[in-house]
Amino acid sequence: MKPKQILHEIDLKFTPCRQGIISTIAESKNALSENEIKEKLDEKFDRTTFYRSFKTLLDKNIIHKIVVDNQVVKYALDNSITLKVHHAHFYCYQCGAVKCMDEIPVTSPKLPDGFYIQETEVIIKGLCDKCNLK
Amino acid sequence: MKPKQILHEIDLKFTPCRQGIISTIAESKNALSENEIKEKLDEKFDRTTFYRSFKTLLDKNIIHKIVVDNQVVKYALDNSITLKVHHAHFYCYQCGAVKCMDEIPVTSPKLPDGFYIQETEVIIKGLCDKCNLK
DNA sequence: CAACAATTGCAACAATGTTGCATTATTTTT
DNA sequence: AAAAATAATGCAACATTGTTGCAATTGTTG
Repeated sequence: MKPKQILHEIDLKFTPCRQGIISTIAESKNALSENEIKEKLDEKFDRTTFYRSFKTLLDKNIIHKIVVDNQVVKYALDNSITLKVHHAHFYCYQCGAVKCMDEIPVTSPKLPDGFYIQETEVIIKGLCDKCNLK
Repeated sequence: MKPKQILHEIDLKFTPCRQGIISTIAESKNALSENEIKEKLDEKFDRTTFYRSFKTLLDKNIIHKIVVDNQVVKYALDNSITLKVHHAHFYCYQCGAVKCMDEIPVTSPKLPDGFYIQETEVIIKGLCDKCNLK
């Protein structure tokens, strides 16, 4: 689905920043940071605009946010898989790439009585295929 | 083991900030943030001092750091369990508590060929027993 | 207790998160 | 097709965490 359609369906205005974010992320294999997206866009946007665009798209479940440790914040498109089941994320220590591991479903373990689980997040850290084989 | 012994064993000076961090964390059931620790200490320390103390203690594997999303950074003591196997962390959306789930061992899933796994992090989010039963 | 090495506090700066407000752009209505 | 309604943008400002350099201070050892 194209950015314009996506935005229309969820009652959001079709603005250049949103459009840029969606199409940049859609084209990328890995999750991207604000700066990585910024670099790939021709048009310049204020930091606040990015911030609010991300927030809106997150709220509407168009994208999801992955935070590794802190200071590493990346965004990826949601899709039928990521919406249905939680999935793991991989973080490469060397190149900093963050990849959604759609093929790895995440199941929540049993917790002690009384705990209510809403979400389970799995972040696998190490070396990605490219960095590992160098 | 007492803070002084711990610090001695790893060739660190016995300073009030390190001592305070270790004993505050040791007394707490949950992982604590810098501010939570700060509040519980009588003596005041500069932010930089906390920062460097945490760093040193992290390096020496006395404590470990848990980051939930961002902006939520907590510290917990390492112990024989946490050092041997990775363990899951629980984050309560309501009270913000972070708890080490020592009883839940974390195993890394199989990744595609070429990926090298160094660490697997599991964060379970929801309501803790106290908040859930209210 | 003197001497050395390590730690501390301060100043300064970077990155991300966050809000209010006036301006501008998109969408809807006439 | 232009005006009105609605929402997004850019800017300024500030909070929090992370980070480094440097001079002053403290802990440790002989």
